Amino acid sequence: MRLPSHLRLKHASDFARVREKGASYAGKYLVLGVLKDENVAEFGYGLITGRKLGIAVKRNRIRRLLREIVRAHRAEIAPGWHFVVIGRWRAAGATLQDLERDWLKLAKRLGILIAPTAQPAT
RNA sequence: CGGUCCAGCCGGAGUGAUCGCUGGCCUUUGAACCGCAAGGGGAGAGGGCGAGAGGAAAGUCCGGACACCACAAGGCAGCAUGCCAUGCGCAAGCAUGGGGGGCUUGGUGCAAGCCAGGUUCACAGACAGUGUCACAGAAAACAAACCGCCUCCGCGCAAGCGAAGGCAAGGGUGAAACGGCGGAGUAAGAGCCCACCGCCCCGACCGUGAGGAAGGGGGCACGACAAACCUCAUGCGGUGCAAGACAGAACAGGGGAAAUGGCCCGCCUGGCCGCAAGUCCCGCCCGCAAGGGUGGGAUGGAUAGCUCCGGGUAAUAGUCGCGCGGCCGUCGCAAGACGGAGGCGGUUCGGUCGCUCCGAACUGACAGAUAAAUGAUCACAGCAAGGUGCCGCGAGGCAUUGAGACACAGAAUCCGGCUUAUGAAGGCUGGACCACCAU
RNA sequence: GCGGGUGUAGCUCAAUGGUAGAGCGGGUGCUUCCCAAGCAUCAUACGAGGGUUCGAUUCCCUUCACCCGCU
Repeated sequence: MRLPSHLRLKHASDFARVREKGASYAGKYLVLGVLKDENVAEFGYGLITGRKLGIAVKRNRIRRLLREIVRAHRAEIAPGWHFVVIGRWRAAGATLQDLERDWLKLAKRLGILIAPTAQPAT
């Protein structure tokens, strides 16, 4: 499963629109903000890793892990959504599994997955 | 001889497979759009090949390249640097060696001190000037005398008190007290005198130089701080890739200010040497007073500013504010550096420097993102805290096991330095220690 | 990326190189039948490390943290 760069949100206006008009929910490590937008064919994602997460190396690592999570679940994400993933300060010491579990919980709760509440997992 | 540990410096983090990310080249396909058509066009997608973070990429503490702005020249102000030699460098700075000072260890000496080793130093100048040196203490920078010491006189039986004079040895304070130890000398003392040492001045001679120094003179007067102001020498125009260039989009191609004037030139080298503040002096008024008001004079007049005036600039323009809109794309941006030869320009006519052209060879290098590319998973290996066993007199070592953990840290115009961070293995230097042997 | 600034008590701020203060807050005691107010008293700090100096919050260097501005 690939993850081309044209799916990324790149303009401050996109982030501002999700922030002001969309819904959001906070987990332990992440905050997920979403906005329905029927004009996009697939979806658009943005990542925010602020200074609270630490030095540049740590911020880069968190961003790469988050991108890997989005890539792994690309097929499950319903089309027509803009969403922004924001790392909270606790994410600085988290593993990929921690972040993935947190992200799935938030994504189900906000309903951007294809089969939101069908399978109760294991 | 055998073996450990510590510190500093260098070093710069294993291999493979699968999936994924960002550029480059090749290739296949090919949307919008133009065209009657042929065709043009190339967004996007697939495949292949190859490349893809550092020694500090970090902090932004210095310097340079480069870009724009300003600019006659010089001075002032401001900032930076500061022992010497050599080498490298455009510079900042770095390396090696040397000189001098501080601290410390050892030797020597009664001591003061001297010598040697180690270590460290932002190490120009305190005989240009100004300033500071709290507390304590008699006295803190030029001399002086608190407790004291001594002589003589007076009073007193005496202890002692008072007056005159001499002295600076001892005590005490302090970070620092105007040479040190010993002797001679004296009423007591004193470089007053003497030996040794220190200090100051001159200094043959030695050294490229910083500087060293035989010897002579002085009886000693000369404190510290310049990372206080400052003085001397040398250097420096300002802003920074968010520099800057191009192409677009959007909004309101909007409004305000301007000749007794607007804006710019850090200040001066133009003028009246024009004002204000501040300081000092004098008069008057108010007030119990502290003080306040006012007039005149002197200083000050720059380190804030104002004014006259000088220079520059100006109407579909320019300048300075306000408001509004945008904040996207391309370039800058990564293939450039050095050396040699020829030509031209300039020159202090030697070299160097600038520009252009031609030719040849060698070396090194070859990330270029922009909400910002290096990641994920699996397997194997390595180091190692800990556990167990064994070996060794001992410091300790070896074997095995080993869940988890795997240094500091991420390019953002580029380069050079500085500083800071840093658990791999490995290497270099220095120090300490253990065991044995010999003395 | 570039440029600038600030760190003093729990909070807000002072302080010529010479013992670190003020206000609010906190603790204890007194006062009151109790509380408030008041009075007395106590504790608490120069971001960190070096250097210069007899002596550093102050001067110099390095470092850490925080804040602001610039398309």
